[in-house]
Amino acid sequence: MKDNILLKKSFDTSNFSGVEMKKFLQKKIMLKHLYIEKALSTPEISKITNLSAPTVISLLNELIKEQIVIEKGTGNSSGGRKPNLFGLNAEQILFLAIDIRNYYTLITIFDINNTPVTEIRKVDVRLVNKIEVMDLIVEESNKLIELSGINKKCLISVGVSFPGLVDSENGINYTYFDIKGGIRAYLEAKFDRPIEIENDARIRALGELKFGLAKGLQNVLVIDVDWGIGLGMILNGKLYRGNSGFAGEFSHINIVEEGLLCACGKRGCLETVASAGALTELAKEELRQGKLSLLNEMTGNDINAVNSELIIQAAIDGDQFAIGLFDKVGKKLGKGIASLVHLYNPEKIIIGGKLSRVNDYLIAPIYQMLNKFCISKVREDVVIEVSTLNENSGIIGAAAFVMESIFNAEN
Amino acid sequence: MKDNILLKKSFDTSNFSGVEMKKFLQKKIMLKHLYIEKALSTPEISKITNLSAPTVISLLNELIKEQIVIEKGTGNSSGGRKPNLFGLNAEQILFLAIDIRNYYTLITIFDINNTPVTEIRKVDVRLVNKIEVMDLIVEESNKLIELSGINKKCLISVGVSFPGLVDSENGINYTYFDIKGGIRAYLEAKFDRPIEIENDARIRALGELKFGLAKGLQNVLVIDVDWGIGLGMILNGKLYRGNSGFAGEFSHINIVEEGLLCACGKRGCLETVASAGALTELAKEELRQGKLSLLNEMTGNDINAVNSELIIQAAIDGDQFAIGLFDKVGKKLGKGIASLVHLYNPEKIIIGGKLSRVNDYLIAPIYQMLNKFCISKVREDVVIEVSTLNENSGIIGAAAFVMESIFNAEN
DNA sequence: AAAACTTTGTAAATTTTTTTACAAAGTTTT
DNA sequence: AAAACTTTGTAAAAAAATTTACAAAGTTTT
Repeated sequence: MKDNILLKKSFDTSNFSGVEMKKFLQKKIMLKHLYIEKALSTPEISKITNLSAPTVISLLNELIKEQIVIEKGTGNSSGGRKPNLFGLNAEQILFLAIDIRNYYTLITIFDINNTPVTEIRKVDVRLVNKIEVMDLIVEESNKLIELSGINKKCLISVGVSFPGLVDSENGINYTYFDIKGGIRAYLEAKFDRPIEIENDARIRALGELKFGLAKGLQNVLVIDVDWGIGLGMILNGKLYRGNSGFAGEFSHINIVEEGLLCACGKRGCLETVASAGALTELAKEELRQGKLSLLNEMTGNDINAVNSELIIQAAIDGDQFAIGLFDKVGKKLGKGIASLVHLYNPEKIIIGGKLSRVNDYLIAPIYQMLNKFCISKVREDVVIEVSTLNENSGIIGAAAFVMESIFNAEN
Repeated sequence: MKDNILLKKSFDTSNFSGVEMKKFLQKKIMLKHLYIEKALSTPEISKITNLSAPTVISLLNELIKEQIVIEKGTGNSSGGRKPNLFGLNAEQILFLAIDIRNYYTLITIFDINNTPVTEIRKVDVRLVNKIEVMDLIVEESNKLIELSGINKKCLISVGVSFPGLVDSENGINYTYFDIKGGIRAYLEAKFDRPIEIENDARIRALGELKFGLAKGLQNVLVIDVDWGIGLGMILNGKLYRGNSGFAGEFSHINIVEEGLLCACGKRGCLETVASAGALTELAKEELRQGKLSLLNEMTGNDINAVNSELIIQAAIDGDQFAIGLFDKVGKKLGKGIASLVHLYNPEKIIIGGKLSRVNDYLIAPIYQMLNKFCISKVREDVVIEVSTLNENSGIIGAAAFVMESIFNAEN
């Protein structure tokens, strides 16, 4: 597997001759399309690449000899001989995907078709800013690799998703594990593999783009409403990172003049009025004022036991008080989203995260605010949907991210 | 000039053979780089295109025969024979650029190097939503073409910049001239040429990207503070339009809860507190309250005669009252910009438009607000500068836009 | 079910492109 | 100022890619 054309770091093109470079680039393009389309026929590749059928076949034969491409049976024809299909050799090219979340971490191994080839390992570890946490995750990853029985040489890259201000290009997470040389270099040494790191909100946006409700779309905002509010952006069909990879800090834009103190140190951030934390605080406050709710029964009248999980459950069970809370939080969020709609003119906004589980109770007030605050022409352009990707969106996205970085590499 | 390779609309590639298509694409890439770099040597083109020197020379000779490329003398060498340089044949490829503004319209003809080949014609026409306005502009454009004495066949396209909700792709301005079939089709019939239309804020952003302070940068916001607040965005090195070309409606995001009524029909838009209009209203209000200012002398104590031009002049002349007004308006604007910095993580923000003429009096309060409301890591990433492009940024941008649409065309 | 039409696959001929080799035109070093 | 080195430009040889022609394998029509 060494000298695998997909391994950009170990693949040196600097002393390639003209023809070699040309072939290399042609193969890269072919592999990219084989990745996207899963299986393609010779004539299809010929059309995509503007190469003649004999050239395509000779390149494919080389890739088959290199064990990167395999035959995938025959496809359908609209009146003529059925074509042979070719695709990537899934078993030979594997990725480790790690999704580090606040209260647990998910680890699994994907093949090149983004199909998991092992169980999804859940590690119960609280995310705190200590390198020991990362060491534990590496250890658990290695255990998974051992258990899986895969050929280690086939594992060609690792993708990591975590919260924080992540500079993906330079491999630094400024919020967690901000060690000298950057966390990516640290992990590359530990795993002896190229590593790709990215912020969790952007990873989820990429997951939606590749496998979720944003598939095939160009301009989509993916908003994750949990303890914070994450924003991942697909603009012009590509993930948007900003200059240093800090774009999408929707959670900390100022919404309330001289408002509550936020975890970030500033006052009146959106997060203080429209997140799981804000929802819980609002619930406690109103319950203390004597409002009636299913929550009273659920907690045995212990107001301090109220948490976002319980509020979500109460709303789903039809509790008017809980639904009212979502209305209030949704309206605050909706006002913020109205600004996003004006700035980005997106075709779709996907809402994910814990709070989105109540579905329409959150979406309806958002729509109300869009109607109130948006220019109608721009408002009419956008659809709001609740993410259909489940808990695993993070690791799916992390794997997609590794693939992206391999197939979109200029090199 | 018919069948000019650059004329995407009249150039039909549908029945090209494999080689013809290949050559066509290779030529397009070469022309694109010749446009960007102005002049290139054979070895340089060879490196860029991954084609061998003999191939490059043979393609260049074909383009020279087609009168699209010309020799441009010899370049320098770092120790060896001096290369022949090649470039686009500027005289043969001309564009009409039209910048429609609220109180006047600018028209000129550019060559392919974005150098004007005629005077810049100023037409005093107030922009109102009547097609007669556009007819007048077309008439004036034709006069300019006649007077210039250029070969009409060399004029291959027209670029139009105007305010409004512009869907560039479909050729519609929903705010002005929203006639059946779209204003682009209307103009294409009138001029008998392919037309490109775009919103003025985005045109200016493109102007900054190609010829201004955003040159070579990837993520830049261009904010124009005039009667409204225009926002043009360069994201990932490309102009961002949004789904239907409505992105950048910064002017109408809600800033003040139940604030003043805006021209758009909504309340509390940014425009109502941070624009030339807001500045003037604020000045009048405070003067009525008896505040002292140079403006009293300038207007002979006629408060109703106060306008933004006078306030700008007073500030430049050192009037503390006027400077104070810019501080207030700048802070409102700065708070809005702080949100943009969080969302986009840009490397530069360029402020243009009338109000930017006071330079630091507007920029300083913006910086203050960024320091107050931004996460420091994101704040440190961004520089705010005042545009150096003069009044002509609109037509320069319009010409650049036409070039962009030609050289970035997939076709 | 045979005939007519489509599409894919492949070998040979043709064309295009690259490579090689070397001459031409400079620059730098000694 | 000559020698040594670099880079560009070009013709001929070699290699690669496309085109052409046709066989193979289907589908649709009659």
